[in-house]
Amino acid sequence: MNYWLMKSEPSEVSVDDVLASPGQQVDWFGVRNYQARNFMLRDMQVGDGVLFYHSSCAQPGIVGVAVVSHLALPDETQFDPASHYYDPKATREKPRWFCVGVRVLRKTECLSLQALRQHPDLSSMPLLARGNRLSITPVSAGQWKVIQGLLQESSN
DNA sequence: GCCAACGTTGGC
DNA sequence: GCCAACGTTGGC
Repeated sequence: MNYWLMKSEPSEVSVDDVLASPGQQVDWFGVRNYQARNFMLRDMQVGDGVLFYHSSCAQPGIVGVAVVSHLALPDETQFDPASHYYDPKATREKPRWFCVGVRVLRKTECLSLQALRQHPDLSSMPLLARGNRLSITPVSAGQWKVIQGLLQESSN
């Protein structure tokens, strides 16, 4: 069982959007970075824990707890010429991009990037590394535990 | 809107 | 395979 942090721009897909979706589930379309793709394709398993993170917004931070709900499948947007995520080099026979399913279990108070940076036990999170841009990063069991504690505190 | 950091592309 | 140019991410 592994843990992950997944970034989404709330203007595109917010945690509320996912909660309003059938099954509170979303296919994690639009990833166009090989490292993030490979996490989905090779490493993510159904049931893995996911921290749902809002990026490129007024208050970036963790806003929900989720799980991986299905293994990686071809990302349909790569085949759609009308999509922002269209990839002319991808074919149905040889898809390039994949997406796992993510089911939101609960929305939380926003645990801000600033708060995460202030916590000494989280300083080694890839999310917090200088210059990090990866939209999917691994979270250690220890980090997961610390963050669950922080999310619990802020909900009281 | 700025810009640091990083990824990708393509000429050579 | 190098690397300059360019594009993107994402916090501020």
